[in-house]
Amino acid sequence: MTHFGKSIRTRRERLHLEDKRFSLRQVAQRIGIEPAYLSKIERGEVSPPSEATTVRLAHELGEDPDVLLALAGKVSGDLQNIIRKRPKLFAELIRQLKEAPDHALLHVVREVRDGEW
Amino acid sequence: MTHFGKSIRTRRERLHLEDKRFSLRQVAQRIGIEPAYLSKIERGEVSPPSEATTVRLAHELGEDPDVLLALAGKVSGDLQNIIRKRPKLFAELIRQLKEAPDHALLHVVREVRDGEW
DNA sequence: CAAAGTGTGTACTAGTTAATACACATGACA
DNA sequence: TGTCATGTGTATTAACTAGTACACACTTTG
Repeated sequence: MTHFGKSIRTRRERLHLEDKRFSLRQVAQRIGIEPAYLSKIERGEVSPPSEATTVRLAHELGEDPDVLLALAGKVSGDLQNIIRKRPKLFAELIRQLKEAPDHALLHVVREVRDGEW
Repeated sequence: MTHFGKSIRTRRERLHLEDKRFSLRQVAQRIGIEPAYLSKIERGEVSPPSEATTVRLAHELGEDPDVLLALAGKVSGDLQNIIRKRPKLFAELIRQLKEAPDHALLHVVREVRDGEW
């Protein structure tokens, strides 16, 4: 679908230039999947892997898990759990923030972090 | 898992008292699934149905789709799409709001609705 | 009483997810 | 030169998702 595979291949190859431990095979072994599978993932021959595997891959490559999950077309399960506990409030909030510019989101984030309610 | 089935059975039976069009069979037909399947859903014999079916059921029973999806252990795809477009910002915001009390969430919702940033 | 409507038990299934296992050709390297 | 590591092609799979199809027994209802 998107360029999930391309993105991690690029990232891995960059790391590989400076550190031979970032060969496809070695990365695959460290995150616990078959090399052939990682190869297919990177070339987009198969759909992105499960959430758990994507997160391990993100850590391995020093990427933000939420960003990589987004590229994989997913939303992290723990965020979903938070939403599921108060679906009306979160649904309304998120839909309202759909069109808001980034700086507005940041503003809200900061307000919540600093604010006392 | 949760009481998804119980919840919709209760809801449907209440509606059925006043309107015979809310028999299991007729509801199943209107939302486009087999009666036997709805029966199993209501008794929790199978896991909750797909998002699309859950949403049709919510509309049929006059329930909030987001709430029913939450009971089904899911988060609506359109909310996920919004999050996926700006994963870092939304992930941080949602995790920060995890522990916030309801009135704080409402406060933010209102601020975003009324405010100009 | 017959016809229609009700809920449910049993059996089955096409499609998807998330992978594994093995073989192979190529390149590095000591 | 041999051996080791590398990336990839092909074949296969167990578990899960999201249902359908049909038969059955019971209850209204006309």
